[in-house]
Amino acid sequence: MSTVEEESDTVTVETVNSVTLTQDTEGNLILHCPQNETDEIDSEDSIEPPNKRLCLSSEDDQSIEDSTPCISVVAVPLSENDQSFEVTMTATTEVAEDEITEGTVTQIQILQNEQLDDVSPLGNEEVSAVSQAWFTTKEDKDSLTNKGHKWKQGMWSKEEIDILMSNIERYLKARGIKDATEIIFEMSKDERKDFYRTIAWGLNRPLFAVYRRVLRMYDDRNHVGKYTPEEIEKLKELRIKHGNDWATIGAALGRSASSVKDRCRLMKDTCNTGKWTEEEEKRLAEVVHELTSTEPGDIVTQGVSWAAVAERVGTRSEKQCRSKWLNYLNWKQSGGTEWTKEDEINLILRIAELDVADENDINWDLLAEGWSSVRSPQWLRSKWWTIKRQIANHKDVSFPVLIKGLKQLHENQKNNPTLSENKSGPGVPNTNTNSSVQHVQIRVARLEENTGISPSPMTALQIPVQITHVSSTESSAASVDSETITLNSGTLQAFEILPSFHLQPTGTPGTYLLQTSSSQGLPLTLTASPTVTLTTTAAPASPEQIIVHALSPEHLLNTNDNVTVQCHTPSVIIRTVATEDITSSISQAELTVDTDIRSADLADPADTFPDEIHHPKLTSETPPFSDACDSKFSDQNSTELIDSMMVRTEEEISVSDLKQEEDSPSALASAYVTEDLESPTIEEQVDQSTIDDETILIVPSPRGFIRTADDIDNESVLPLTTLTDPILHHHQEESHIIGSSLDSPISEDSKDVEDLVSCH
DNA sequence: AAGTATGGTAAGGGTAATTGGAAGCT
DNA sequence: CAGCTTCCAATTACCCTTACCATACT
Repeated sequence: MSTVEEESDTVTVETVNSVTLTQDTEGNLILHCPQNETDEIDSEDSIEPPNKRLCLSSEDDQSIEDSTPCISVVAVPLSENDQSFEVTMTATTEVAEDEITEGTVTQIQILQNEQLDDVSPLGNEEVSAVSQAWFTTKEDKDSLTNKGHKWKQGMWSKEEIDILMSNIERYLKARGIKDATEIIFEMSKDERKDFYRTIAWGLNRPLFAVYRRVLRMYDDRNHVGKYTPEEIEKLKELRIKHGNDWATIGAALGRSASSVKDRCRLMKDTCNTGKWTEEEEKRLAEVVHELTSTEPGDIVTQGVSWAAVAERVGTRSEKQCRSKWLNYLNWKQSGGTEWTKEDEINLILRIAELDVADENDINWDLLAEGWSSVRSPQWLRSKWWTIKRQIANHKDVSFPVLIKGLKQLHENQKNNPTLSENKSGPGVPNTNTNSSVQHVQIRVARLEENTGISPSPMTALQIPVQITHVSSTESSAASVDSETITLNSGTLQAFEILPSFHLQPTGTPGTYLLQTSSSQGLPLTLTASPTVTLTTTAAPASPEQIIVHALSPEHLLNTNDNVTVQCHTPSVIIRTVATEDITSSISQAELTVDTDIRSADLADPADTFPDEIHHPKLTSETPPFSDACDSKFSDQNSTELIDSMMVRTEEEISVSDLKQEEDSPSALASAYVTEDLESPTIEEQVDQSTIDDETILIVPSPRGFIRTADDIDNESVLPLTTLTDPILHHHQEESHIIGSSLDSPISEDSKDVEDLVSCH
């Protein structure tokens, strides 16, 4: 941004719609966006709430920092040396006292160059400085982190992969390329210029991390699976012949370089297998203590060079040494006690107390500290995994919901220990009142004030939306037309939400896909006026899909019940409440639309509300659909197809549940947790909301909902197209399962599901 | 020629899920 | 004792970071 003079204290660059760009002494661009048009811009005003300041780092033109979660900015460098840039900003400020006005949403477009790239991000998606350079060193990371940049590392979350896949898809579409592998493996560096930078949009990971992830995803020599004895033999030969030239060895074996490298690590000729002898254990302990300068009895869980240890132990590989030490020997040596059922409950409670929104935020070291029956932080974490699997759909529910589910589960176990003896197949939808596509209409109510108690900058727009059923759903033979739900703005004063939705069950009980016509763009577009546009800031799993969680589907069958839709994106939160009685109606029935975008630190809705757990026996589960089926499940499809899919998915549920019971004997029953947002009073919500910066307020809508008699417009609903992790494509060619599509392709569960729901 | 950006590799710490042996139960 | 279930140590395919190197570009 060298267009701005660096010396000046504050320079107004441009003002659009009462938003001012200024630059401070450090060269950072500060963006001020007052709440409404009447506000005077005063960059010197220190009272200016921080949420209205947007810092565009001037370190380089690509470094844009969004200092507040409620403002999203994209700065698109149009060419290497071009100082011009486009800023598209969507700012959601506090909801006005009485109503949502145009002033609450502001879009800025500073367009200094006409050459807009086709594949510019979603209009207002965050571009993290982190994702736009090839940082590799710890210093890079520390430096950026210190400047307030988010730097994500560790395992990629589903959300991140979704964003990545969506970015890739957009890139491909924009360039008319069919297959990403063309770019990745065939194009020259020059030809694929900016590919990685482009697809890194919205991710807080350095380019090199994105690059590696993409290579792995699309490398069909990766994820080949278990090595056969023949392969092992050949690998040994190749190793002798080529040494550490993993690329050559990999090519000869048809495996990725890292795969053969990893496999070689596991097969030392001198390695024993099976049970450790006392002598080996003794040697391991000695070596570990020696190399870490610790005493026998000390707890050592980090800072061990396992390669060096293995070298000294002689008869075991580094992995074996590490596993033995962390999972047994250290604990044994330091006088650990046995893990009990109480410990298990304790663990759940302690994790719950941490009050973290994401599992990745758990500090296992801290949690394990001073806990004598915990063998190591790593061990505790794996223990947590086994506990987690007591919840059958643990992968599909938010972390806070999962915790509450587990707490409930264990409470129920205490109170009703006979529950586990119900072997009738908890997932079998016996009553199956919900075994069909839900027929709903979503209506948008006029937007009411919020309470005015907007406690944090995260307060975003809230638009009451009502979904009411247009028909009861006794069987799967329901007419296709009614599967499409229509949103109509009616007399809504300000906002219109997607002209059409298509609601479909997914592979996850209680979870639906909200499909929108792609012509509507990304999942949600709210338009208040030509000058005020609010769009979502990040991509969901696919541009045409929003995941919908529904609770207790039997409620949905009651036409009279109000159902709410909640959409949230980094810049939009829509939560609705029922018309008449805000304190009671939501708990009766509710539908949650959750685009599941975390990039802007939105509060998980589950944080804000009490959750419920439904034991399978008591809950009629919504039969899931495979996404593969969905893709065929156009509006014109016969009901026969639906029927057959139903049967299959019911099987899936029961199989999955029975399997779960077998696998988790400690669980009294495998449970499905449903994301259930009860309806606290406004006061309660505010209380809860004020805990964090992340705030979602409920907007009551006492005036009721707008009626629409619109017929469903099938033409506007496109077939589902799903972005699937290519890893999966390699192994689950026939099945793309929403909700679990990113799980390990070799998992048994996935295979089961694949078998059962495959539409081929 | 030096500095920088980008692409690439090896090493190794780690995770998540499966496997299989032993103990327990009927 | 057979035939299972259950438990959990061991194993392993895969993931990710870090450090470092190569090359093209500025």
